[in-house]
Amino acid sequence: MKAIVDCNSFYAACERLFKPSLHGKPVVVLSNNDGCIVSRTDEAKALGIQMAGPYYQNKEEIEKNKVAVFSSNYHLYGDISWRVMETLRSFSPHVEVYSVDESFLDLTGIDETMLYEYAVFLKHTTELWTGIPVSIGVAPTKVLSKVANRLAKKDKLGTKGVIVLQTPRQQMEGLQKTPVEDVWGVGGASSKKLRLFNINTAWDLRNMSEDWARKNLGGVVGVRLIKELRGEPCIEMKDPLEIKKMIATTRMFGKPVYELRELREAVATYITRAAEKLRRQNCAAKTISVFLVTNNYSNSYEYKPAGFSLYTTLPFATSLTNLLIEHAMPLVEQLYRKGSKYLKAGVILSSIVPDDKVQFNLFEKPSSEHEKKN
DNA sequence: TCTGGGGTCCTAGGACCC
DNA sequence: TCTGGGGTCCTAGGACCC
Repeated sequence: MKAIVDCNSFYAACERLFKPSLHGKPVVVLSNNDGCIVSRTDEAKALGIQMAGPYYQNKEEIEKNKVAVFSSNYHLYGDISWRVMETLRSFSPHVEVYSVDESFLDLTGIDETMLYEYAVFLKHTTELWTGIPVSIGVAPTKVLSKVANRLAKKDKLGTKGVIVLQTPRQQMEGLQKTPVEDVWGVGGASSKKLRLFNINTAWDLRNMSEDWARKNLGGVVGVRLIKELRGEPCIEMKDPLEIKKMIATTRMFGKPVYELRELREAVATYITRAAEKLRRQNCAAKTISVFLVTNNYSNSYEYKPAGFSLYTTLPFATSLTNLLIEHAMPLVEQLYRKGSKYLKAGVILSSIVPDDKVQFNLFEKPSSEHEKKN
């Protein structure tokens, strides 16, 4: 059996940790440059404040209801996330950190008649040790545990924040209560298609054949999804030692940028951050891509961003900031068009290998560059 | 009218996730 | 005036090989 432990309104909960007076009050956290809302407490949700909604569209509602507003502080969230994950590791030798606020736990070996009690104990301990409220879903597969977790979150009072989908009957009832678009792995494109087939709930989807899924739901991905919904594990726990295959640092600018000099500075800063992340996992990268996003419309409702990117392959993988910047700068210069209005830039390091596997190339070849326009 | 038959590796792009 | 910032996996198709 597997559990997923998910922190409730994580960023907002982190902010609330240090402001006990905000308990029971609506809180939202804003993205970089305070552009949009990335976390809301239940009280803020109840006011109709939308997730990922632009801040300015919700501003009136926020001010009227005296919602506490925070700019995001990713260092703080990373720190608290680490504490939560360490707590979970004291419960299971196999914890897969799935995102900053979620982890899967392998519950193999736990008494199967005591799973609910175990999960409740896990929840209470985590909340006691870290101050962050969590919801827990337990089931034989990852997809089913996500279904359970969602139901636990939706009805925190009724479920006490824990749901176990163990018996066929529990699984059927859970799936029947879950709209198909809320299944982990079903996104916008698939849910539209599924609705056309009159597949409306997770239960409907579970009852489709594997052949049907292979044809209509992205091949092996669809087959895996259906099997997982039936309780047959196909998405295994990941090795916690796995390294990242791609490291990105990207930002919206606070205000539009027009000058090459500013773009160069921004990209150099992003490379510096990305190289730090790279060295933290003791790796080096061989490919650097740089992208710029423009919006050349002068009035605001013509928001039609266009992305331009270039990449270069280094003669050998490196994690040296200077070297990476040196290779990235020509890309910025080639992408730059005088007079364009830039909204965002980013860098992506890929072809990542562990430091000890770096292949040195004695005869340095000229790097190749390719341009792509979206 | 026809134009081999496999393989492997790489990349771009789509779909999805939080 | 104005809309995060990260990631993963899979597939199709092209290049190249024998």
